[in-house]
Amino acid sequence: MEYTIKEVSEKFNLPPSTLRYYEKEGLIPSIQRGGNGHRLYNDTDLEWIQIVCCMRATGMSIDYVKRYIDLCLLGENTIPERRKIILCQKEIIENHISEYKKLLKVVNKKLAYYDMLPPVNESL
Amino acid sequence: MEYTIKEVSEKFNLPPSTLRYYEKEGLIPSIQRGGNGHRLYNDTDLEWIQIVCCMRATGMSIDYVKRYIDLCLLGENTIPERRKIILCQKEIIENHISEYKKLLKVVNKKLAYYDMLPPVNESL
DNA sequence: ATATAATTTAAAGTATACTTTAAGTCAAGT
DNA sequence: ACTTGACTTAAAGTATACTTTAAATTATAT
Repeated sequence: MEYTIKEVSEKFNLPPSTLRYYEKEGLIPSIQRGGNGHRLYNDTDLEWIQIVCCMRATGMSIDYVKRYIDLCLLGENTIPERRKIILCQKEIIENHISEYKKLLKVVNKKLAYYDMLPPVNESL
Repeated sequence: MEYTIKEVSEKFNLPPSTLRYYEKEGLIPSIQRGGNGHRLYNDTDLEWIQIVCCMRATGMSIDYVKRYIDLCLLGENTIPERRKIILCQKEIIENHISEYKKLLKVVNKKLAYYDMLPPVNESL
């Protein structure tokens, strides 16, 4: 299957400008073009984009995502290093989760406090 | 107790410039000054900073934190609105957590894939 | 055929959140 | 007395990640 930039844009909820930007920055390999010069994304491209989105969603910087992508393009020898990056990313996600759980406690405490207060007479 | 900007900076792991910036933006109420014009933070100030840090850590924008702080300064009547903000913040945190859990699955899958591969002969 | 919509590029612009700089004041140590 | 270090300010600078613009080409619909 092949997809236009707009279709991909809608699929990943990313504006076309961002897709072009990611490609320019080397986060997505160079996309094939139709006879008209328009980009034509294939299913492999979509998988790349999926990975990039996942990494970005964990807060990985563009530069760091690029480093990972570059390793992928360098072949099998880089697998141990790639594994390290993913392991490190896993830790980051786990830390995020435990940090957010802490924040949830703070927020719940705050809510409990507000709920404890007598209702405010809004008309006064 | 009173604290210098450096002490507060170390306590919250925020550079002094950021503390001044937060104050300038109205995220922290105006801090008292010693006879020399230097800031002197008290325990109430530290509590504010704690709340600001918590909100920032959940990804709340400076502007949005300011809105909450402003409501606090407006008195009791704003409690229902403040409660709404905190409730909304709670949802955001919960969404973050479930999003991160999804990402964790993706990462674990990736790791399982790497672990399945035969070890790379690094010398070749 | 012609208007509208989608794509292309490179380059400039924007938003957010700080950080750095420069120039000055103030207090403490030698 | 003088240097060092901590603090002050306003203003400019920086980093990151896009987004917008402008000018051109191509595709689609009437």
